Amino acid sequence: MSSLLEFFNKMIPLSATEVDLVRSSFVPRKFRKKQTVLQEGEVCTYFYFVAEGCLRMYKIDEKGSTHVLQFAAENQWILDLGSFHSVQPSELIIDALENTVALQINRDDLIALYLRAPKFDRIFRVLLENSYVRLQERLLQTISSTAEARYQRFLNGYPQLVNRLSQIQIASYLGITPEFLSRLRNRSVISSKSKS
Amino acid sequence: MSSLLEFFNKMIPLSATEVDLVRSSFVPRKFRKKQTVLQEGEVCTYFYFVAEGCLRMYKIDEKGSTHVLQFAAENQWILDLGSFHSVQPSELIIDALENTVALQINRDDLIALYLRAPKFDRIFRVLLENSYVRLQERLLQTISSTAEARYQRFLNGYPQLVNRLSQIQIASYLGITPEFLSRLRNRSVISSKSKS
DNA sequence: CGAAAATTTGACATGACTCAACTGGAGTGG
DNA sequence: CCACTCCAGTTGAGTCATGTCAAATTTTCG
Repeated sequence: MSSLLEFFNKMIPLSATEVDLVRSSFVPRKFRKKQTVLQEGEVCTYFYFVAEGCLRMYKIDEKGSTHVLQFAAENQWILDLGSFHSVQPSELIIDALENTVALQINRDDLIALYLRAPKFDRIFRVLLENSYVRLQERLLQTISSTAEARYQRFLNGYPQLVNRLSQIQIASYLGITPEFLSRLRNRSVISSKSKS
Repeated sequence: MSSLLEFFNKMIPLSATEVDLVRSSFVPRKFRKKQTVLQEGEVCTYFYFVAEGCLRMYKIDEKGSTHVLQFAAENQWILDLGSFHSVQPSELIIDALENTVALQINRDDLIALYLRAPKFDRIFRVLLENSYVRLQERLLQTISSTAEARYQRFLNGYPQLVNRLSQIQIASYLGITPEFLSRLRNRSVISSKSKS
């Protein structure tokens, strides 16, 4: 719970009452590696803050390929926002890549939180602004750069995550096949060898 | 100004005071077709609501190709959110595809608006939530579908816009070349002819 | 009308995918 | 501790989707 309070406090300092509200609204929950957090077709009922471990959110298309929209490691948020707000079945899946501890809040409690402490309207607005900016950058990258550039950027942007993810995960985040990612890696190894 | 008030009222009804605040905070501004709204390297100082016409936001890459992140026609918002909030130079360009009337608010006035009427924290949070969901859907499409599927989806999703945009604009929104879009269109015409 | 821009078309190049085979751990059960 | 399986990763050959460049054609608009 402390990492969540720290997260909020870094954005906008909370009063004692607000700290208590957070403590009573969020519930810790454990997921084992490979466990499903949100199933396809289910409404996304919770907003999750990852305290430990790593979750991913992805879609499986008609052909059976998976496409990762987001990884969430420590101190990151994850949910299907569309499903959560519209209370409609999700097309996405969330599951655990590692044993994970998340803090969850459901929709009603979040709405109650907004009513009791409007500061959270602002906190979640700012949170969303930051996520929006990152998502927009990723989209721009995706439509404007080659797979190799996107991979390099991923390495630089998330160096800690890289060691924790298999190449299959990274490939499906970048929107390429694992085979092709393998070739990309080979290329860069060769080119950096030839430089030295 | 009325379309903006209508937009807010549809989300959350405003009090008379709040209506006055909106009237005094937003300033109408006209842009001629092709006029630049935000130049590369400039800080994005304003949040724009398009009342009439159409704006686009895009990036020009090293090779000189343009990549459209967003079109904004009537009743849509547009700005470089990252630049606006961090008060850093933008890498993006906003310009007018048609003669346009926008209502703009600058950062200080927006912050003042949030302070005077916290309802706007919520309004902009909800606005952002909707934009986030659409952006995420677009990213998913982009990493998971073929150019043809993305084009068909664009046609269905924005039927009114399609007639107002050149294929060059649509292609750079979809992340493909105009030449390839032309071939895609040809293909579908032929296949729909053969069906009839 | 005439110039500039948008669109189309052709020939060719390349990035990325597919499928199948192979390699090398990392568990797992005996 | 071994034998076995299973999955991630690699590699090769062939294919498909999309890009590039240049030229021809059509449309737009001053």
